[in-house]
Amino acid sequence: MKTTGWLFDLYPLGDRMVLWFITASGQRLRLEDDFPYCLYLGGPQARLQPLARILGQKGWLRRAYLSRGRDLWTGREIPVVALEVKAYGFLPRVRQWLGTLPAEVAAYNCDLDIAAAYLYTRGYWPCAWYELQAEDGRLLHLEPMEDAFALEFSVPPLNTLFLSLTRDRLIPLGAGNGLAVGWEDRTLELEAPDAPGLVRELARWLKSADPDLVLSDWGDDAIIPTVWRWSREYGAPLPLDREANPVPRRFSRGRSYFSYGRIVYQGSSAPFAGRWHLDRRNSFYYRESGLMGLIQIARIGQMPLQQAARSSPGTLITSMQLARAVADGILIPWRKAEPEHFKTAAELLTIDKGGLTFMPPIGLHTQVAEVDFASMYPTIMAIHNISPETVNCSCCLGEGAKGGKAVASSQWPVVSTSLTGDHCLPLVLPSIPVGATRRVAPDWPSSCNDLVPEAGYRLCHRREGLVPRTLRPILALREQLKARAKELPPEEAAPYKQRQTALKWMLVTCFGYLGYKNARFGKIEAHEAVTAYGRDKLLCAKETFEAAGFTVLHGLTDCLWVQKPGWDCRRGGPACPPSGEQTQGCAPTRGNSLSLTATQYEAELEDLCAKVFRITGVKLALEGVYRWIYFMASKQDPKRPVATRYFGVFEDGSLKVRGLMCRRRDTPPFVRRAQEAMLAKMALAATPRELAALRPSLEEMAQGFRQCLREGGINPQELVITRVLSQPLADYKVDTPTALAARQLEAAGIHIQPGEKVRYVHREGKKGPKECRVAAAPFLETLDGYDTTIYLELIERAMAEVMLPLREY
DNA sequence: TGCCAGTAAAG
DNA sequence: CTGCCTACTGGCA
Repeated sequence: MKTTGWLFDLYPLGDRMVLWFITASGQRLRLEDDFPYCLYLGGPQARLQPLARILGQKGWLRRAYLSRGRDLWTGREIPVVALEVKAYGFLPRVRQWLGTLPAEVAAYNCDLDIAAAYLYTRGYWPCAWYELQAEDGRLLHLEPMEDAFALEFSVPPLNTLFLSLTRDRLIPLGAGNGLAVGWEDRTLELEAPDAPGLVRELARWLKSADPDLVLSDWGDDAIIPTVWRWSREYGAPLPLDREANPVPRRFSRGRSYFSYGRIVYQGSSAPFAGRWHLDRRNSFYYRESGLMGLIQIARIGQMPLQQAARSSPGTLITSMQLARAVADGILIPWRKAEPEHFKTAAELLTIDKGGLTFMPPIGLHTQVAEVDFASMYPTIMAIHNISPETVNCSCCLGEGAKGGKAVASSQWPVVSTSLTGDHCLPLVLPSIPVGATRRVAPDWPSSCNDLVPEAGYRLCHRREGLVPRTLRPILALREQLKARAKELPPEEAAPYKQRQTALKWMLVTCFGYLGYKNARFGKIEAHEAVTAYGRDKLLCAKETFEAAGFTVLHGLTDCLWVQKPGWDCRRGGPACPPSGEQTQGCAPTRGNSLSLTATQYEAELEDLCAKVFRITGVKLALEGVYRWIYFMASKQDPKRPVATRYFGVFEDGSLKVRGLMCRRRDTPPFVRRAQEAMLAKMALAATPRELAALRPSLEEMAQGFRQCLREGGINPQELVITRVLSQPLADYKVDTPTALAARQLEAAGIHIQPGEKVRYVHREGKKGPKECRVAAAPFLETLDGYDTTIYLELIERAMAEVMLPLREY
């Protein structure tokens, strides 16, 4: 049988993979494909043969044979023994045994996810169209009809069943909470007298609808584990899977883990076999980028979609790197091999600095433009060939600087950290086959490309690293998606935006992962190299703008706020407000710059952006010109500016707000909306004078909000504060509202894990008994009132923040 | 007033 | 796939 099909779902079963296709004619097709899991052993030849024999005798192997693979760190081909495991069920035992091997024997490719390993080695990816050939339910041949990184792709229509709870997810199903299903624009609560009845009702829906996609809210953590337990307890069959054979279903507990210095909670997962279950509330990527974003990352990450949905960006980018490695014949180390090189305290001070910041002048400013580097860190990794194995690589050792010190040699001069001159053109490495030895062309301006600024690390010029090879196609596709979204009308642009957003998160995380001690493809020196180049490039941008007569007001990692006094903003009013604090940014205009029009201003900015791009190799884009922008002072020391709190209005009337209360997730909705309403009003002002003129009406608005709070009668939901439990409840030393609320839930039998959200309303003053201070959601129905004082304080603070620019005129 | 614990933002 | 750095608040000595 020959047909075309869309690879929908796949999972391991016994010793083979099961693949589900949706064919062009709409058929749901289940096929099996024989796939032995293969891992490798490297080390002294004499050791390997006997080891393979021992494994063979244990009956865990299908076969073992000599092979070759490439070492990640050296790029050299090495001999290995390939071991094909008889059935997937033996893998845990094999891994355990491998862990007992002496250090001279290295195990490779032994901890990959089975479905992912299948996709990597076969060169397939999910959610794509294939020409396929099959017989008796066995896959004979599969030929992709499109590219994984294609700009356009099509998705067959998916039968979708919605599943949700009728009340708060913390209320257990069956104990006051109901189950609702949605199908074809209708939603109804399932009526059943008892648990087995509910299971039968749900089973009936699954059977009759036979959905491809079950889209749920809290399905992973709350709904599916419960209904599945009932199904087993009462012997009521529940066809969650399309797979007819028994599929192991274990509901792992959710995990709490750290990411970017903050704790996050990933709930347990409940995937189905042969159809998709997506829990919207338990999927980072669904939340951030919707179904199209998910499909995008499943494709390029070569990971089954249900897994991709529940993965962190870190897992996804790692999967892409693994796929790249397998495609390039690189052996995947089991545990991270390279320790961080020793650094002196002085070196740490100069190197490990992160992003560069220029502090803004406090107060209101006009004629300010913001320029941002696009995907700065990933682009740096791509164009400078930064990868764990390319920083201070052994293959180029002796050709330049040594071991992290900028040692000058006749061949590789140390360059100044300033990039303003034209001595350093950006260089995009040609795609070098990994491992291929390639001599550097003599005309490469290699000095700055191979020596990391400040740190002086060497970068490989023989091999293109795994990370750049992985990033390059993502960067290219994201660029295309962004461009496509821009040229389309909004309603058609949405899928491209979603896909673009999904890629953004992979790119961002890729940088973070370079710095993680335990990341498989991490190396702290590579991380430092990226930030060092980043500082260099931001500095270059600053100097370029200053050389053109601009003042740089503010800078943050990859953004710059610049100003050229004198542009007449054609709305009257002085070019800049007369305020003592700001004379630095608003020096008296000299010469003829008053004749500058807005268009000329933008054109000049674009010109300079293009120039910075030519020098640095990273695209600098004009984010916009502000009608006005306000940089906030520290609350602790009003004379000191803070880098991350500002707000302003662009020429097109749109707002940009950072760091204010309305941006915080622990601000109650009522306060957030109040502040947003004030800001929306302020966005109408084109000049500081107009802004000042808004004062009476803004005061009136603020008064209205206060009044509203005093009168009471606000929906408690509007006053809910959402916070993340930062540690196990028992570890709390202070009775913060968060801890008090979590304890109330604990008392009601609801256990909150670190990283999970806690929601509460302030109920009684801070001095009252601790048990009464807050009321935890979802138990707000009985709430008799709220602490007016606390909420008035919050609203006061929110109002004060946005009223600051009015005091300037 | 200074210090600590707890929490969150922007990049 | 596992602990940036800085700002801010609230409570306590």
